[in-house]
Amino acid sequence: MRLSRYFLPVLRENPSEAQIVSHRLMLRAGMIKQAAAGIYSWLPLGFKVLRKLENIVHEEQIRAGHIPMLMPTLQSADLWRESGRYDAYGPEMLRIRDRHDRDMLYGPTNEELITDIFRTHVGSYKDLPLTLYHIQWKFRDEIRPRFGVMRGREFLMKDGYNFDLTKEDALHAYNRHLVSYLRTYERMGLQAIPMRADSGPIGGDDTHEFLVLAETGESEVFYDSAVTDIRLGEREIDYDDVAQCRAVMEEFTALYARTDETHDAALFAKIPEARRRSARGIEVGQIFYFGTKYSEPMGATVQGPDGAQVPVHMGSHGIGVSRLVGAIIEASHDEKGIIWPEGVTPYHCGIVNLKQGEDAADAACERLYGALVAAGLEPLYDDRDERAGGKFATMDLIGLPWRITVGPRGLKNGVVELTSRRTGQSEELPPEAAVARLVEIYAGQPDPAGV
RNA sequence: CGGGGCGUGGCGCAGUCUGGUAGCGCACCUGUUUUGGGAACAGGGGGUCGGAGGUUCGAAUCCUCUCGCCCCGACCA
Repeated sequence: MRLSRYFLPVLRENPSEAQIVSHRLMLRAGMIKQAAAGIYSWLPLGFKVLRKLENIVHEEQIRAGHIPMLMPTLQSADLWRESGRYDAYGPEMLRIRDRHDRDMLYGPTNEELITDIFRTHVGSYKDLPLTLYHIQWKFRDEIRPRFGVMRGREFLMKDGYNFDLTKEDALHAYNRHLVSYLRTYERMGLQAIPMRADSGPIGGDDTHEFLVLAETGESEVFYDSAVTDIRLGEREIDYDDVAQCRAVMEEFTALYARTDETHDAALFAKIPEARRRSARGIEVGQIFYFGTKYSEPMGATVQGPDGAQVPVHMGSHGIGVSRLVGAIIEASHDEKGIIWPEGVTPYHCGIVNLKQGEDAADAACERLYGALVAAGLEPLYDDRDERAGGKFATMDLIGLPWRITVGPRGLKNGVVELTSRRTGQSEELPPEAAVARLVEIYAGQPDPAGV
């Protein structure tokens, strides 16, 4: 993309409404514009990151054997009356009436809808196990939205639902989700720690929240510092391997890590003092096993091998996709702006032409641009007739992890400059070598393909 | 919802107390000179002051109502 043809309305000054860094930077980098309290338009740069996260989630869910679909944002109140949650959910649920005076709602979650789909079409144990998920906009009418997309009213969320014949099968689904979530967050350059959590309005027995440590997090968390040393890394996962998934789950949840809701001071005190940590965290996902809580009242049963109708065991799992954009920025920025992890960056690198309009510099940039595109990378070329300082400041603000600087001085020696946004380290090298380096860097960060 | 605050050009703000018909910085447009970390000078475009009603010869400024947004709290992915 050439910046002169793009739409990137960056702000030089901080909008007064933004209090926390991710909100400020998203506004300044031209990623979002507020449409109403807690509701945002996603401008091109923000949309690109959002789509990338969405696609990573899709890839990892499909890898785990889960099946993508799409349910509507608006739902009928009838299903919610059936599950008993129409009254239980409270004013957070946005209720709407249509022209025929029917009670509707903008879905805050989808257990009812999915259960209805399931009971209509699934009747046999032979159809199990089944895990369906979708990525869709949700609405929760927060009393007080704040922190930009981190705590908006409208938010994009992946939510999935597993249906299993037995509790053991459902617990494997739980573990499978835990592992797939770990992979998902690691690909996004985040460390999200699974913590024993409270089940809240969803209800259920087993539940873990995934928290990204950040000073601006809304939850207080307590953990054994050793948990932050555990990584999934490159290990091979077989999602059908019950023992392996359980082993990974146990590895990641054995050490003490809890939010304030479930914090147990006595247990916490047993951790060696040097490893006891309390901090703040941003919740970016949660998984539940809730047994037959919905299947029973809503009649989601299958016929077992013995001919008996049995309610299915279910779980649900969510990832706050739009919130993750903010969470990543909270975890990765400096005073100049955002620093995107390679796995989620909207463009792989920036090209800064220091002498726009000069034939040699223009031609070198065009060649470089072409070579990067040919190599399968997406560069953002700042071809505006701006001064160097302005171009650098924009690049720093929007946070592309790599920048290639092209100027007459370097070109005289046949080199360009490759700079890491994270470290600030620069290296002078021939253009072809810079392209080769970037190809190498991104070889370990394949672009997500989407559904 | 309780408490506090704010709505003046795209962004940040002054002007409101003490009514006289809108101003500054950034951004934007034109020109000249500049050009390796947010240039300088000159010229220029854009707002009727969140909305409605009222008081007044006259309202961004005063009064009433209303809408929106932000902060603290309870609530929450």
